[in-house]
Parts: sequence; C-alpha cells; structure tokens
Amino acid sequence: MSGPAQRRITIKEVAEAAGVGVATVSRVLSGGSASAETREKVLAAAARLDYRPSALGRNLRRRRTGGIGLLVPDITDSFYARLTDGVLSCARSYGEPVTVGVTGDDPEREAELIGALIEESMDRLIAVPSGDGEMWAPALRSGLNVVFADRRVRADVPSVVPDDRAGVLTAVEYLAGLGHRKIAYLGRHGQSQRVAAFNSAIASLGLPADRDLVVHARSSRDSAYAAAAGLLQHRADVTAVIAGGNVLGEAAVLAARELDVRIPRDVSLIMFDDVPWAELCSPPLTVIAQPAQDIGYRAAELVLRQGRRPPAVTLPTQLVVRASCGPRVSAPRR
Amino acid sequence: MSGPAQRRITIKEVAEAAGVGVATVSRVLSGGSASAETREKVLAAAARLDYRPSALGRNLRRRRTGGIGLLVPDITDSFYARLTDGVLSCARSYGEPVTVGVTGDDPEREAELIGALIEESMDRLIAVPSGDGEMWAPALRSGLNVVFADRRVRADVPSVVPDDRAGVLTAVEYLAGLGHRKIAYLGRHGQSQRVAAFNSAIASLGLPADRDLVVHARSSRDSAYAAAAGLLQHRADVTAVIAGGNVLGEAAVLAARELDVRIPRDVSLIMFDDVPWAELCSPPLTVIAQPAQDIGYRAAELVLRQGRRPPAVTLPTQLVVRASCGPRVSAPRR
DNA sequence: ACCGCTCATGGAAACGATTCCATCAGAGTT
DNA sequence: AACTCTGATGGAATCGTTTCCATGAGCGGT
Repeated sequence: MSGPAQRRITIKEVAEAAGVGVATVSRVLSGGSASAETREKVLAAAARLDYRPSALGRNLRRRRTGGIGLLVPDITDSFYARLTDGVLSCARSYGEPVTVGVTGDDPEREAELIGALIEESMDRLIAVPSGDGEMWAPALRSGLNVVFADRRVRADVPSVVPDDRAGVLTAVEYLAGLGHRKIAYLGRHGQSQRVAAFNSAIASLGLPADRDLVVHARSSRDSAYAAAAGLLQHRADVTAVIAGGNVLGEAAVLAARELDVRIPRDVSLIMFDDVPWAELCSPPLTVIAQPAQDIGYRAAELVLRQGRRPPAVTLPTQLVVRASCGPRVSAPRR
Repeated sequence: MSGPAQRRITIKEVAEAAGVGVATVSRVLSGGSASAETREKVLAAAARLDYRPSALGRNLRRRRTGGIGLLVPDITDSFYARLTDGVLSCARSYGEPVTVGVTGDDPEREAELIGALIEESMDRLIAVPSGDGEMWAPALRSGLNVVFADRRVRADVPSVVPDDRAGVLTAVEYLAGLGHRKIAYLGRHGQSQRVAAFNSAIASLGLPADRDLVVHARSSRDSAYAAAAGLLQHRADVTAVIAGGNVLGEAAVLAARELDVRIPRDVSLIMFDDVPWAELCSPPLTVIAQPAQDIGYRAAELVLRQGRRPPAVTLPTQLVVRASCGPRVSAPRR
C-alpha cells in the first residue's frame, strides 16, 4: 500500500538539469557568489525538480549535526513542558530540529542519553541537569556545546535559571508577614540552590532555624505525596509550607485533603510554579510564578548563538497571591 | 574555556589499532561473522579508543535517518505531553532518538515541519494531524512511514486513537441517566469523529437534537474560554456540558465560575481527559479518562515495527465519576 | 599587446560509515 | 594430489553534500 519509496533527487541531478556543475549548485543554494544567469538556471531547475538538499550529506561533510538536543527530567510536568515549548519555539525560528530526551532525574539515564546524542554528532545541547553535574565533564571536554536550564550545577556551563533566591525570599517574607514562624520547605532532591536560599531567608528574618523543616522527595508523584503527607502528619507545629514545584504542590493539596488539614485555615501553602490549575484548585493557590517558557527560549538562544556567551542569566519570578495563605492561627492544630 | 573540540575517532583508526581492515571492524561491531580472535582484537581496540560509530556516516550510507519524528499540536497540553512521554518511552527502548515539533494545530505549520523532517531524511513519523490530512499525500507518496495518533483522518494511514465513540456514548448515557436532556458538546475544531459520535448518542437515547448544542473552539486557551462563556451565557437551557479536552474543561470551569454558574448544581460537567488537577478542582471533575501515554507508546511501536501494520488500533476510555455531575434540577437557571 | 587581477566555474577530494566483491587459507572429498 | 567448498578478510565503491583548487574568461592599466 505504501509507495515504492521513490529515490530522492540529489544535487547531481539538479546540476545536470541546470547544465552546470554540482559545486555551482551548492554555491547558489547556500548563498555563495554566482552570476545572475547561472543563479537563475539553478534555482529554476531546483524548483522544477522539487529538490531538497539532504541534511545527512551536509552534516557529514560539515562534521556536525544541525539540530539541538534537549534533556528534561519529565515532559509530563507542566513546568518542563513549558520549558520545552520555549526551546521548540526558538529553535523553530532558526529552522533547527530538536531532539528530546527524558532523564527521569536519573544521572545514569542522563549519561546514556548524552552518549546517544554524541553518537548522532549533535553538538548543541540544552539540559536540565539531574545530579551534581560531574558526569558532564567528558561531554564538555569533547567539545559539546551545552547550556543548562532551570538548574545551575557547574560554573563552567552557561545556565538560564529562575531567580530562586528572590523567589524563595519573597515567599518566606510573605508568609512571615502573615505571622507564620514555622515554615517548611517541601522540595525535590537536587534543589540545593533553593534550600540554601530558604535557610538564608529564614535566618535573615530571625525565624527559628530547624533543619527538619526542609523535606525532600524524589521526582515521582508517589514520592512527593509521601513526603507531603509525612510532613503534615508529623509536624503539627508547622503552619505554612512552601512547595518547590507543581507536583509537590499538588501532592501537598492532596495530602492535606486526605489528612483533613484545611488550607489555608490550618496551614498556608505557597507553590513554586504557576500552572493553569492553580486557579481552579480549591482553594486557589498562591504561587511563585516562574517563566518556564522564557527559560527554554533563552537557553535555546544561548546555545544557538555562536558568539560569546554570558555565564549565567537569571530570570525573575513573581508572587501571585490567591487564596491558599492566611494569617497564622494561634491555637496549634490537632 | 571550552575544549579544543578534539576530533572524534573513526572506524579507520580502530581498524589500524586492531591491525585489521575497516570492513572487518564494521562487521564485528554490527554483529557480522568474524573469527573469535579477530573479534577480540577489534572489541579491545574499540574499547581502548572509546570508539563511537558516527550515526551520520551510517545513516548516509543507509540512506535513512534512524530516529523518529513526532508532531503534536501543543506540548504544553497535558494530553499531548503524556502522549509524547509514551512515544519517548517506547523509542528509548529501541534506542531511537525522537525529534519533536509543535504544529499549533495549524496545517500550514504542519506542512513546514514535515518538509523539515524529510530534509533530515527522517523516514518515520508520528503525528497528531491538524487538518483533514490532505496535505499528507505528497509525504506519503515519498515513502514516509507515518502513524497518526489521537485522530484518524485518513484511511490509508495507520492510526492509534482513543475510543471516542464509546467514550462519548458513556458520557451521554451517564448524563441522561441523571435526567439531563439538553446536553452540549464543547469541542475543538477538527473533532468530527467525536461530534458524530455525540450526535448519534443523542439520537439513540431519544434526546432532542439541536445543532447549536455543539460549539467549537480553536485550540488556544482564549478561544476555549470564549466558547465556554458563550455557551453558558446564551444557552441557559442546557443543564450539562461535555468538554472535549482538558483545556476546554478548564475553560468551562473558569467561565462557569465567572458567570456564577454553579457546578454541578446549575450545570453538570464531564471533561474528556483525566488530568492530575481534575481531582484538585472544586468540585472534583468527573472525566472520561483517555490513555494518552499508551496512545503514544503504541503509535511508536507501530512506526518502529517494520512488519505489517494494522490499519487502526482503538484504545478504551474510562468514565471516572467524581463530583461535577448531579441530577437535573427542574427549575431552569436564571 | 601584454600583464595582472578578479570572478565565475567545475572537477575532485573529503566526511565516516556499510557492503559488494575478490582473494585466500584451510578443511574436506574424491 | 587435485579439486571444491566454506568462511574470514580487506580493498574499494558508495551515500549526498561542501569546499579546495585549478582553469579560464573578461577587463582595466601600462
């Protein structure tokens, strides 16, 4: 049923049809110099035959693959989906294809994918790095052009990240302003940046430091739920929690509902990352919005621009107040 | 700072290091026949030099690119994100890279992307087709191996789709069982399949037919909101609406809230596609769950499996009852 | 007229693999 | 001993481009 896979036409045939040499065709098509007459003939022949230059041939000769690789932890997470959308949108305007891989936040799987990408001769790569970034050394040494997105784990790789420091500080200040003193941070493994910002924010506001107030989950939904439930259950003294991402926030809402902890009456909740459903949730969630799409777009710009590259760009976050935070009630719950 | 982009080592160097010919190296590495001794030498040399065969060279010779292309309307939509995840997951187990493009449900942009993919010599493609699929003819004729996902617009292309017919019927029956008679369908352009199923379900249950009860939106959030608001505003007689996708459902909830239409007291709502936030919504949404990830996975299997390919596979949907549907109240609202 | 300069042009050599084909060694058969 | 057969092996062609280089034409200056 499917066609006989007709052979694609090559530059040679175009040359023949135009009555010129292949070198001339190549030159005309890639903007080199040629007489007006020749250019005309070549263009006409190419159009007539519907010639499409083979990226394979070109890339082999040029010793590099055009496209760019993108590695995200989980394409199903709205944040990374929007980041991906930003990358795709920028790449499209450059006409570059994007190859996407999902790491599941697993450094081993990430290394595998890097290997595969290198095998494809892909020389430009945007990644949300999983671990501490040490396995990137060989890839970097081999001349791979890498930009990190969302997380900054190595100083020698340009990165595009949200302003975690300011975002966390804003959230903590807002909560403190409402009277909360026992604030917990519910994060993912590897958010060292934010945890540091959290601790320093707590300290700078003179709130009691308590190491156990930051709890970590792996990136799965189950793990997030377990962490949220554990926090809510064992620490009846916390009156506010900051969720470090939308799946963490979702888990917190679910766990609270299950444990009959009322938001915001019993505990206030601020979630990192504004997602469409934050407004639909009951109650609507107060969030720290992150420019996910911009992060992707800027990262793509960085990796596509050959010139000098700034070591890091930081994009602002924004507090969006809805209805998941309230004043601290004096009576401890339960 | 970045390394001098050390030249990658080629099969020729491995051959030299192993003291054999390039043909032998190629044969050993791709599982051809060779003596145990030679195989040993080659493998050792390859490992010692950390040799990675270049996909470019291989693909040029083989006249095809390994990977598979994936075209979705909007990677930001949870449904397509999960579908993409399915494709990625299957492709990974075959070791095939996936190049993703976003069509925005625009046939023109889709055609562009197909062209770009052909230029890359990508010969396998999974797509959620945007229009009526007529622009696919040339691509198909050129031997491209295509599988459609989510929508079935051409009989000559294998497709993996959810069971829209059964899904719609289940929804309508459920609503009718609750006493509803004026049921609206809020859909996207191009969901002809589902609209037909909707009309036939209405007819088979003896409910009053009314052409204006199906309203369409384009795939943007704004358009979805406008359509939902229009429906709720102008048709006070409808007591139940079926939203044909998660962004439509989101728009319906938002519009209802804005217009002070209570769910489910004033109107019942069933949404196609179960998303994590459906449970978090107020009220929790009754949905028709679709196996988005499976659709992607099966589509990838189909496009990767060389053998004979079934013309279409239909995956079951499932009604998940939550709290957004209630019995019809006799008094018309407003 | 001659020289030198610029510019268009086409042949041929890469790029890095796979694979056809010829060669050759060794074993088995008569 | 001569022959055939099998299996391993390496040289060379090929895939479709880009780009180096040599050639030759046109032209202005002396």
